[in-house]
Amino acid sequence: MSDSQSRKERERQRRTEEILEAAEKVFTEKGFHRTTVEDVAVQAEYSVGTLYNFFPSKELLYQSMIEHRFQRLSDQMNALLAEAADPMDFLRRYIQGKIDLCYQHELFVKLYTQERMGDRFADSQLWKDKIEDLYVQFRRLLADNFRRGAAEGRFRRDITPEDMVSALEGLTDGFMYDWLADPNAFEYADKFEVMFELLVHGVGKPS
Amino acid sequence: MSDSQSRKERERQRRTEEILEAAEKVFTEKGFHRTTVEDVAVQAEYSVGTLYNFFPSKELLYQSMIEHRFQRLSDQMNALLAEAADPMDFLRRYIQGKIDLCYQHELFVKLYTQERMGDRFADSQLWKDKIEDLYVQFRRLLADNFRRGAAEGRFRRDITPEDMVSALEGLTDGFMYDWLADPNAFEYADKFEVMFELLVHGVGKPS
Amino acid sequence: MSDSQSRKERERQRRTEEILEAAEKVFTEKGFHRTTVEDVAVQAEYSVGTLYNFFPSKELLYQSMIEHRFQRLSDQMNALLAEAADPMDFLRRYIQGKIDLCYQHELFVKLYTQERMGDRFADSQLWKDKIEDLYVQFRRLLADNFRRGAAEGRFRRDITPEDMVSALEGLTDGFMYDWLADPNAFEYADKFEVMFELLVHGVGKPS
Amino acid sequence: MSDSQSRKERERQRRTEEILEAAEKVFTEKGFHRTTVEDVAVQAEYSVGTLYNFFPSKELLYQSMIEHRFQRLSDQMNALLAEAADPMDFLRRYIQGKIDLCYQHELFVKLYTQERMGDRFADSQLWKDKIEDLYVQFRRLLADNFRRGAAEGRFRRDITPEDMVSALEGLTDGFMYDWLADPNAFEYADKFEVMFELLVHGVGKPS
DNA sequence: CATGAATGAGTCTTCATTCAT
DNA sequence: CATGAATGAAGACTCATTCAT
Repeated sequence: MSDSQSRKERERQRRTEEILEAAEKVFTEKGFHRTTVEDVAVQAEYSVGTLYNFFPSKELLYQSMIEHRFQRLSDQMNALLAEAADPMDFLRRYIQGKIDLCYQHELFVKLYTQERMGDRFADSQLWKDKIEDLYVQFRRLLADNFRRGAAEGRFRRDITPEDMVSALEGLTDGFMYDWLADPNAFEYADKFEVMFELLVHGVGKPS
Repeated sequence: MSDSQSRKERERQRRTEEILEAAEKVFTEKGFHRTTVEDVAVQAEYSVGTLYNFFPSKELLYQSMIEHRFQRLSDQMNALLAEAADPMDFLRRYIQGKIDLCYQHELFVKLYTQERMGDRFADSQLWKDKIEDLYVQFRRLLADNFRRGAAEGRFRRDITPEDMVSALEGLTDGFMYDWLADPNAFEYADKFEVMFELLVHGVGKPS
Repeated sequence: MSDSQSRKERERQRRTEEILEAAEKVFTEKGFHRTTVEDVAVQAEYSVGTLYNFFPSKELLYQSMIEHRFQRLSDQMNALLAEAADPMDFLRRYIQGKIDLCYQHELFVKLYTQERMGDRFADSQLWKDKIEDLYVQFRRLLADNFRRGAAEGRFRRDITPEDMVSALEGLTDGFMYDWLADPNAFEYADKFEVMFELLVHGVGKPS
Repeated sequence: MSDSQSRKERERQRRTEEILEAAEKVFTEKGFHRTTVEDVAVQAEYSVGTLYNFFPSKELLYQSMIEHRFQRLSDQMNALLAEAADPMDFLRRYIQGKIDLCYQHELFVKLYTQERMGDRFADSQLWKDKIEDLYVQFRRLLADNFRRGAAEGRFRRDITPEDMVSALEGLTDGFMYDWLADPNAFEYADKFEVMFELLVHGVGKPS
């Protein structure tokens, strides 16, 4: 009985994820509004009705998809960072991790960026908060690393760790956007050293 | 006759701009899809039909609006930078200019950021190119400044000017996004020194 | 200016009524749920979109249609009763008026009866109240007639005028329903004398 | 074997009635269209599929439910009337029975009234006939009573028994509708004497 | 027979665009 | 050119019915 129950649950879980995968594919390719529920259904190889058995609305499907992928990427990154030897290594791992993630989930990253800016669902502050929380939590991790590094004398003390996080995120995002805007212009992966260098030492000529 | 013609032209130009202003207001507030053509018409105090006498479609109206504002901001920034005394002053002016611009056109900046990421009009590569061109042209200006500064011994020579532009843009955008995401969290204007410092010297402890 | 305004208004009024007529035709024939908005549109020879320019939803169109017809029938009946010479004449006019009305608006009468019973729009108590008010107001008129008649010694005094109204309405409705259920079984119009007799003297053998 | 067969049959009968009870509850509360098959299933504590093992469609389930309850009420009333001592007593019993029935099955009575008016299932004339037959058969019983009463000198002879039935039904229905429309306005049960009086002697002042 | 997930046809509603005045 | 009513294609969502387990 418990076995059969658990099998059903697992089955449902599997289908939920199939739908989320399909949703990610079409939503990231065409955006929320240009994607119809039927597009998702076709991609998922389920009927429209079935989608509605899993998600009560197009909007919630979309949000769930973003949450789902975000959570996974977050977990992946956390696992990577957990093994960092020291603050500098942490930084290298993060930058490299972001590069990898960007290659693997290019379209999702674009979508997420838009979503973070937009007020697509102005009435759904709850959801924005949820997503924002995940991100804030993540930045806290980065800030802690800068704080530790500063204590160890590796980073400056006249700049707050939070500002350093903004710099780190901004800088890596800047290169990322350039790459996303035209992936053929250059290889994002080749920018690893440049990003690290600029973040740590800046553009100024060392005196 | 030529006078009357010109007066007509000027009149038409005036109306075009009125409509573009109205479009900017509603599009930036509600986004492209949640804004109806009638919303724009009401805001512009013209009828729907009249809007179509000036712009052949909602999409082109939207695009024109973005171009229009982008061009103005670009002009404004160019004027500001033209008076720069030297590469470092140029950098300061740019960062401060971006801050000011962000305060004056918060919503537009958000919209533009989304638009740059999104492929809202995947079929309209022409438009994307046009906008991208304006931006590329702008980045060339920034790159030239870094090149000049490097020649003058103010900036590093082991990093390409183009990469420095990415760093500059990314770093300032990073703080900007943080502020746009929650304008009450801090004052963007207060970050001037931090951004400048981080860009020039990085997060690393000077040895 | 005032003329043109008024012409537009009249034009709009005319169209509104056209749509209401069309709505009455299809709604009374097929019922609310089996009628699609397109059915109404086709009948009205307007497009679906145009219907929505006049009425914000199928539900409100339906309700407006009922109100509209009800109001007209009410006016008609009031005009008829206004000329009554005395309470007995009033009674005769009312019964005859109801017969006529039933012949002219058979389907509407059926629909109204259903609607009075049903809670089709449970959330729209407002509307039910509005319709009920019109009817209550009408019953008051009937009650007043019985009161007057009782004072003049034509009607019993041991029964309240309100109960007499219930009897009048019930009795005429009873025959009406029988006729509506199967209009071929007999002629409703032929029942005038019987209804009047039964109402005034009852089924009991006069002693 | 015949026993086991019969047990199975009885079991099936029991379930059928359980489902009909559940159907009555939800259909009378929400109406045919606003009730989903799942609503009935939940109420009946069976699955949707099982419902379809007993009734081939929602429509037939609905019709069966009405027939089922109608038959029971009919039986109940017949039992009551069978014991009538004379035509006048019969009349009293009938009116009182209708009052009681109305209190016990208020919602069903409302539904039945609507159904009798509406052509919900215009294509299912068969069903309408079936229901109508039950009712017609019932009216015949009432007519017979009036006929007998007239022969005994209790009722008028210048009015057909059938018309008296219409009067009886209409009059009692009239008060019933008023009560159903707003059960708090008065007590239907209190109207027994008034209804009887009006039916027998009418509203006119006895001369 | 019992189950309930899957199906997809059917509806209401929106809104960009047109065009007669 | 200005107007705004008319249009109808398109899309989100529902729910009666089926069928594999």
